[in-house]
Amino acid sequence: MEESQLDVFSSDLWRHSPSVDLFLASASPVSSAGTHTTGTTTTTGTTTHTDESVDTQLRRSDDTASLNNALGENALESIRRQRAQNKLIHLDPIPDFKDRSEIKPWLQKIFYPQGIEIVIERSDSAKVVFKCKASKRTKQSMWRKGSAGGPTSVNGGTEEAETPLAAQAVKRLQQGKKKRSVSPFNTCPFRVRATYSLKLKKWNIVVMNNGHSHPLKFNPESEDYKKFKNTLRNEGDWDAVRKFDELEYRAKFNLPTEPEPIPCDCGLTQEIEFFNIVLPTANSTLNSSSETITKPRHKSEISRKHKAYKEKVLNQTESDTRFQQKLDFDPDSVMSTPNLAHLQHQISETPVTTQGNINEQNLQEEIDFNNFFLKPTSGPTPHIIHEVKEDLNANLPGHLDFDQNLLDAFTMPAWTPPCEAYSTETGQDDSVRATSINSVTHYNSSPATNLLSSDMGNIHLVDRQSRPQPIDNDTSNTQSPPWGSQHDIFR
Amino acid sequence: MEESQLDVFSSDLWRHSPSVDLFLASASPVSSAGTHTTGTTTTTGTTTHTDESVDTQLRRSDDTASLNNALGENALESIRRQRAQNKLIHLDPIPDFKDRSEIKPWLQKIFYPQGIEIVIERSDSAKVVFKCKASKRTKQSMWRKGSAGGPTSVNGGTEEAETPLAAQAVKRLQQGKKKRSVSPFNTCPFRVRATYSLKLKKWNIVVMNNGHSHPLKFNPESEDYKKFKNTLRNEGDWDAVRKFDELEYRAKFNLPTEPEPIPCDCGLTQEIEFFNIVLPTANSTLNSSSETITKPRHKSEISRKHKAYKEKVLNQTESDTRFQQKLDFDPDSVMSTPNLAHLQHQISETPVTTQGNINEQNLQEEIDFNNFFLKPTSGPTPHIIHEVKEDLNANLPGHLDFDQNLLDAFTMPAWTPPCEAYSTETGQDDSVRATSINSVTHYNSSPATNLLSSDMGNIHLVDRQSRPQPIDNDTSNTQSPPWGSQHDIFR
DNA sequence: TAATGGGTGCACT
DNA sequence: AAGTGCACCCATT
Ligand SMILES: [Zn+2]
Ligand SMILES: [Zn+2]
Repeated sequence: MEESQLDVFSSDLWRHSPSVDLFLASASPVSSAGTHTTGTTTTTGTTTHTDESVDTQLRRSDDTASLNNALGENALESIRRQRAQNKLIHLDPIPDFKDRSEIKPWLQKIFYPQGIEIVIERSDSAKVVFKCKASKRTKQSMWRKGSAGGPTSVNGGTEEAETPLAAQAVKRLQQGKKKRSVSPFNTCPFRVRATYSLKLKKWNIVVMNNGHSHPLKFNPESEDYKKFKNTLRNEGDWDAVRKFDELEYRAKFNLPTEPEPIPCDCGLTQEIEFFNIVLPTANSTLNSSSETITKPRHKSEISRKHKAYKEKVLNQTESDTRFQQKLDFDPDSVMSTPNLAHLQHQISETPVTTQGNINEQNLQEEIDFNNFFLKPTSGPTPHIIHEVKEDLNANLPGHLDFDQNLLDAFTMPAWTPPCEAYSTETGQDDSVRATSINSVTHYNSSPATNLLSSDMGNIHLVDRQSRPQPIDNDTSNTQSPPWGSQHDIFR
Repeated sequence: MEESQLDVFSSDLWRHSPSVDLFLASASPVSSAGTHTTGTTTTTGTTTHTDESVDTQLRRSDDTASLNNALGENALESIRRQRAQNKLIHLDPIPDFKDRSEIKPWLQKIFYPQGIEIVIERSDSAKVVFKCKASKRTKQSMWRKGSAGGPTSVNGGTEEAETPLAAQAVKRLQQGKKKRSVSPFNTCPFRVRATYSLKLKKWNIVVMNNGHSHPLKFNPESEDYKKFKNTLRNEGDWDAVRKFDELEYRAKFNLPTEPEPIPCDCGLTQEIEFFNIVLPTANSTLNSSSETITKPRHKSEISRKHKAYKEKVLNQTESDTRFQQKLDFDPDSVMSTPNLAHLQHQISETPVTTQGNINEQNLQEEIDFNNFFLKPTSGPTPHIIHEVKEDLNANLPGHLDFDQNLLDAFTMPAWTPPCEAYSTETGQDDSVRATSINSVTHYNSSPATNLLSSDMGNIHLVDRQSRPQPIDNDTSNTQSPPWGSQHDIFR
């Protein structure tokens, strides 16, 4: 409702605002925002926060909430430290989710401040896959020039989510040939994958393709965000509520809200499985796909089946009715730490870099490109690192107050202009510059070029290798050219 | 459960059975089937059927059920009379659906006997769009040669749903470029669109693209079918139950079950909106898309929003608990006609060929190709016909017994070999022969060729016309070639 | 609940 | 032929 309103509004003025990133936020007043001043939360150490503005409220930050916030901080740090988009970021100390419905809110705490609105792409009892919410492009965005400016979109974007040119090409390719329709603005490779390990009876969360094909933008007007915030309130997670209040405030006044971008991490990326293939060039068919992480090659054994989720939990983010319940359940206690000890234990008993499906991590590889560049294209000997929190964490103060740190994460960006050396190497169109932590991804650095080259190549290349048997289909000689090579990256 | 079992079973034996169409059915015994003999239902006119085998059962064919069956018969007749796949078939006298959940079961009664398993593609308070259920391809189907033979699929197919070659090409194209993933076996253009007219306070149903990219097969083992049949029982629609019992019986014993195919209806098809464009040839980029009906240009006004569906009706096809309720509600009466009069009135007050969103129909055009061929490519003067029941219907006996007619529709197929003249004209691969009522669709007659030509063309063509503004995208010179033309058929 | 990837029905937006 | 959020599936290893 106000969303569409906002769409129109912002899309009209978008072009005229130099600081477009925060325009939407400033155009729409936020309830509690403005009552806080930046950095008012003074809680540190073990002191419970006695923020004056919160006193009158019914406060109850669960121990769980506190811990979750702490874990969120760690997760955020892990993500920030990541260099290449196609590395896997294993979020290790994570809350002991009792139900899969608890995962999304936790992730939202992490990703909303980064300007990323996540939605569930797929879920079942053993897995939840998150992706960026599809942007709602406006009519204007459809007709925009290739670069600069931007329409209004829900998620990442207050700018076109993709270069319309490239987007259109994608769209066309898709439409020309049947498919479950997807808007061209919905091609972001970013994924967060939560999987439940039966063995460990524990959830694992991995961030994949930590790069975006669209600008990131924190949009407090989003319906999902409002739901999320309500959820926080219903859970009595006042730390988080306050933090997001401040975030809204900052967004409203155009203050920087995003985590500090890492200087220049662009460069050639390559998956370990494809090192035996010629490194992609701009016109290589491997180009667009080699940038994103794909399915691991080997897996362990399997079987299946859980039970109906339907009868289990009601959508947590929608039940405003639970507000009362929650409050009644644990009214005042601000800092009690009953479960905390238990959760703490669980966390500490999992080694820092190894845990859970570390195997998957190794298979997918995380490549340190600083090393990689030293030995350029020299065979399959990439330096493999584990991104999973090396120095951070360590500090797990008994309870809350991690929100301060978490907030700091996106509070003071020491912005460094992104290096474009490599992006121009593979692509000549930098109109879409990912404003994510890792600046430009090659996947998007040259969307149109990549699209065209790889798409046309796919017609032949992929067909060939995915169907090894000779194509003796009567007269339909849809030849797969002799230069076919392998890249079964997708799917 | 038994589905997967069946998959394996039938896919193994598929090739060895000459009468593959019915193999699945004969491999799986059906409960009540076999007790009926073909054509036992002797009810005609106003006589209520006193079929001996039904006497012991709890019989209650609602007046509603009876009427619905009658309407189903009419609908079937309309569909059978349709000649071209890309014509719109307006199903006119249809039940006065009180809820959109009533539509699917009614359509299932019509389409299951044709070997078509429908699923909802999209729905809201004002519209329900049905499509063919995606076939479940087996591993074998993935690696099959281009023609003949077939894996096991849920829906239409006990044969490959599409030429794997073409399917793979589609898949690849899609995968190369992100999209909501769709298996290559899920490309059937067949659609049934139900829309609710606020003005008339009535649902309208239109069959679009009445042709299939896969063989049609009635599969009584399908889970959906079982649900459907349970729904029939729950509603006390014993006429339908009996009819489908017989259908299962016929399928089981390899008796013909499909409606008589229409001799040879293949040929060039074209939408009225594109007559000012050169008719597509095999290598035309317009080719693949011009075959299917697309979104109507103008709609009659439809405002929207009923109310939340969620709280409204529970999935009708799943609620076995309603069995009791229903029976208690209207236990024995076989032929009472309380609502019938009302419904009858409603129907008769709507002219035969015009009704509801006839506008949409006219815009989309229904082309009589017999006429069309007489004046070959001569401009935009196609003969427009209204397929909607011309002679049939007329008879709306106060109640039931239409099941006999409905059954007859698929009982005695006078099969005529499909003409391939035109299909070979545009495509050299006839490995995919739609066994639908209308034989081959051009869309699928030469899948691979179409795919390649149109797709590669799309890269340029579509981009150009969908974004009229000059492409001044900085360095990304993803040129759209000068031969770009228009076909914004999709979207 | 093996682990882990993907397809798809279908209502919400 | 709305696009898509989400869960119920199934597939492969
Ligand atoms: Zn993204
Ligand atoms: Zn079909």
